[in-house]
Amino acid sequence: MSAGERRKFRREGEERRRQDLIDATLDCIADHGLQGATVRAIALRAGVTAGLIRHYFPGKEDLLQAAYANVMGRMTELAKTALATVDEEPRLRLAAFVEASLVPPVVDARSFSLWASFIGRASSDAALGAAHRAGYLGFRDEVEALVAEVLAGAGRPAGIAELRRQAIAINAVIDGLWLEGCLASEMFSTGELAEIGIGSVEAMLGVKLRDETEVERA
Amino acid sequence: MSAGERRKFRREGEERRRQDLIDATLDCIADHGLQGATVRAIALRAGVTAGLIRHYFPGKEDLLQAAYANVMGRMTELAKTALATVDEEPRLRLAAFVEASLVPPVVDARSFSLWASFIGRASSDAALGAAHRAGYLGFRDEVEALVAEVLAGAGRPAGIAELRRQAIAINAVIDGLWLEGCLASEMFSTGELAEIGIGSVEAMLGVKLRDETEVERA
DNA sequence: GCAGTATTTATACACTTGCATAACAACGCA
DNA sequence: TGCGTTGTTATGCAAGTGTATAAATACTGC
Repeated sequence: MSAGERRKFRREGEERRRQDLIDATLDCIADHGLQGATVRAIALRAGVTAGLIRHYFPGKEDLLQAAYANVMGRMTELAKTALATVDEEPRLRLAAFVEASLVPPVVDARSFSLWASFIGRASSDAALGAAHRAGYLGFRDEVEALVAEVLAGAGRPAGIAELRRQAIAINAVIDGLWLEGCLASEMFSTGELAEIGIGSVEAMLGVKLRDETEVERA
Repeated sequence: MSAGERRKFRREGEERRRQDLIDATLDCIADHGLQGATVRAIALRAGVTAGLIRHYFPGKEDLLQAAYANVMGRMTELAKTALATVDEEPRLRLAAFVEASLVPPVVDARSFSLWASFIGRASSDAALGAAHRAGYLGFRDEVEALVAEVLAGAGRPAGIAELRRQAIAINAVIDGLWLEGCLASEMFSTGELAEIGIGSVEAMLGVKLRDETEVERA
């Protein structure tokens, strides 16, 4: 076998390559955690050689940060889309928001694996921590605004403190159900989590979010 | 400086050493994630040299598993103690359970860091995943039993499906609030999370858990 | 005190890691 | 077509990884 065979390759656009590398990084992390995200493993998955990574990113650290930003971006984007699609009553928009957060692809083992890997490091890494907090607060503010509209629409507007409290609680239910769904998806039937989520929010707010005809009582 | 100085050491009991190594491992993980848990870093923290680890554990993997079991053990132990201390009305016991889950030391950055580090790997590691699921189900069953008692005590016993649903939802609020508290403890005043948690559970169940005099309305 | 044991240290080894550098070749443009 | 640019590969290196092994020393029983 002639050893001097040099690998064939194609030149891809810069944006494309960067995204490919980021995707490969996320694949590695989802499969084997941050430990599995070595430059060589990433390069292998991206179909390039390790050295190329440093041509697009100053160092592995920067690639990881870019990957994290990518994940956060997709998640918030998903949530925003869910909010934007329904432009009707606040009640329905809140319900849609809750539901969107509790069905695939948001509830998904891979997403969770990525989230856990990064979040575990956000505790010790200041930059990651700040990025996460920003995303979280944005999320909660969204919920709070929605809750304000819903309560106002129901004829019982709430004060600042009450709003904050409700937003925190609702956010918590969503997060908790999301967690359970990601960790043990096969324990829940399709739509069950969303159903429970919406029901819980209704109970907490004391407001029906859906039409009465849609509500089932067990 | 004479180079032939050999380090002084003391012989500790086997159990003590194993626990020291496990504690050191958890410290490393809490501080810098699984990546920071190298045999040398662990040994340094435990005040021994790296080789000793392999005298007590067949390999690093086994040490990590032992460490994980240790964490899980402490957590469930904490929860059980919280339940055992209050032996009064179901309502009060549920309230105590919720509160115990939402104040230190359960709500704690270190605990969370450990949880996140291990859980991230539980997705890909079958053994870790099974261990986690067992712990989670035990937790949820506990909640479900408590809810059953509370509802029965309130004069409106619930069916299997309703109980399951409530347990899932309540568990979710607790988890979600726990998450928020661990990730951004400084955003919440003392006891605020517990307050919100208990209030949410009350709303979801439609049952007051505490005496009316303790309830504050915002 | 003294010998025996096994805990603990020290050292070494093979391997992986991220990173640096030079050679190469694919593509754009004349 | 041919040439320069630079995206890409290939190779190498120093530091760090888990593990294996031998030497040393603290403790136990006499």
